[in-house]
Amino acid sequence: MTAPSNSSPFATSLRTHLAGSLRAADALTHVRLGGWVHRSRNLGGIVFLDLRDREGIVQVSFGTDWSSAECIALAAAVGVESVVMIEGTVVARTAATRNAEMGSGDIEVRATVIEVVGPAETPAIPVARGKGEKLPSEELRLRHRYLDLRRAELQQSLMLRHRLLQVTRRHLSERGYLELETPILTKPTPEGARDYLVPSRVHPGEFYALPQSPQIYKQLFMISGFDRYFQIARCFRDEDLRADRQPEFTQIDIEASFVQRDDILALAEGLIGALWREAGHEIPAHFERMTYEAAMEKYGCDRPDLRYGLEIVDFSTLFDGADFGIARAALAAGGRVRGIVVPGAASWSRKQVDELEAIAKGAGALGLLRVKKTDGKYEGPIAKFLSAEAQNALALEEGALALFVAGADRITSPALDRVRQECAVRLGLVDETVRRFLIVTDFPMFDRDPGSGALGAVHHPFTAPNPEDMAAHPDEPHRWRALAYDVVLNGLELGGGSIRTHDSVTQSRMFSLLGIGDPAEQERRFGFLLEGLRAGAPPHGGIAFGVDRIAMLLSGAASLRDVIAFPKTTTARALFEGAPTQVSPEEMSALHLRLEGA
RNA sequence: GGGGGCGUAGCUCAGUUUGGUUAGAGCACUCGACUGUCACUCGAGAGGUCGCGGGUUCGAACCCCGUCGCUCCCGCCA
Repeated sequence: MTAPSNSSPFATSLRTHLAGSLRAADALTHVRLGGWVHRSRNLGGIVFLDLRDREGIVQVSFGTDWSSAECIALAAAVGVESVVMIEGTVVARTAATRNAEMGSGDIEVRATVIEVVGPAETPAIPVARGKGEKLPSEELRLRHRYLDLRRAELQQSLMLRHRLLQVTRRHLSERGYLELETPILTKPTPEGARDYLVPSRVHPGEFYALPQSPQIYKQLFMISGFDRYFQIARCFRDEDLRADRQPEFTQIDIEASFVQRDDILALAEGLIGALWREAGHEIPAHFERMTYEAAMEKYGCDRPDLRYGLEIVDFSTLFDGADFGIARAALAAGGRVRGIVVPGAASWSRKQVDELEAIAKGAGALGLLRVKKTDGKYEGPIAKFLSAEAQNALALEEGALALFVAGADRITSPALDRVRQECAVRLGLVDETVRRFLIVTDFPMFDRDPGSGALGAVHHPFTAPNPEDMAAHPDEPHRWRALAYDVVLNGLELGGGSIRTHDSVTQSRMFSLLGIGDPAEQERRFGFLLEGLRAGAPPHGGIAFGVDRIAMLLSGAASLRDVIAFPKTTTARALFEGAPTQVSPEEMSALHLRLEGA
């Protein structure tokens, strides 16, 4: 028996190794271990405890040949999830008792000492699960988060998240980016999402806001000359939640000076490459690029999933002279008839295609027109409206189904996007092993509120418009493109950014176009940025990536909640801590707050 | 703000369609047996405001109304 070795970096004054890290090479080593009792098997004369820590599980055995009766009795009595410290010797297992499914399955620890240092009550939710056994409900997992977090899956996900953040820090630091912090108590911004507000005690009736992003601060860093900034930034938005949306989330926030779009995009490709590599995936050094306009035209969506085709085609000319009211009305109103051709879908039942129509209608379409080719003939409700010439132009393959939506692009695009995605799922075209990265560029600067006609910023008000567009159409800002870009993977937005406006005159004009024309109002809301821009601002731009979503993708987690240690529910509650919560009248009073109706 | 799903033992679920004796199963738990298991096995046992409130009924886990919680989606998320 050798003396306790201190070779493990996890050795402390209480233990020598992490239990889950022991391997055949450690045989004959005398070890002291601490961990949680994952499972126990009491065979009478011999007792096995599976001892778990963050590195995994090791089997600890208690037998009459090497353990005292007292020790065996203690081991037999300890409950699962209790914390024990054991001392013993690593022993190679015989061929017959080896467990190939465990990392430490070639060895076990023959224990001579056991101490129950943290006895556990019967856990409210099980940590060890049998094969095929379902997880407890989300509610219980969140309420007993400290137990849920003991599961290997969550520990692995959070450890991967740690590695991703370390890679980010190293990658960006090596390129001269400075990790600089920005305030959490900031100024409310009326644009964008609802702010989380924090009442001020010392200034009655005034409020801080939690940042929706450090946008303006990072621009001020550029104005100050730091040149390159990044931050693993927590952001807050008080909007209703989704499976992939939490009220507080983490961004890799980046800004750089004296750059143009492609400088930022090259950095983005490099960083994404480093992150995916850390998770064990080599990806292309450069990503495919597509303009917003092309993405909307071919996919009806600004973050298309390129893993499959089924691209959208403009079929308006097929219906040009056709005596077909729906198409005629759409074309007369300046719309188009667009559609997708789905190979092999002619065999889909009426009901199946009706389900697609329901999806299209749910996205705003009036209906979904259909024609298919079977036995060399065009069939379907609109076949009779297609002339022989039009049929030739459509040129369906045998067994194909064509689906059309008529109307303005703002109707047909989202409808066909949804239909396209559903068809891909049905045809099994969504290959989870394929990664298609894409950079979408040239977003429009503004969109119009359909009701009021007011302009809104597609990205944010600090994005620079394309100078060529401003010069070519000075009085038609709705035609301006923005120097904005998104990074997309398989139909999911990983991040986005833009080159910013760096002169105060243009910035002031942008505010005016967005309905903040009064100079005093501009100064009140954004004075600290405008002042900064007037003080000498370099050309600058940046990008931000969603850490939670990236960690979710790379860990294979099903929900954002599985890569966040202490997430909120879909009603923005923290079930474990119990936040939000009422506060005492005294605290309310100190903050100069009174509840409505109280 | 709107719509869908779920809520029965510590956990996962069956039972609700068509109201009817004492609400079941597996795992976990307690006790007992067992010296090579690894989801140990075997025997016995304990464990239930059927989310909550109200209503209909001779009778409600089951039907109706309301409400709470979790979840998914639409709106929303520059």
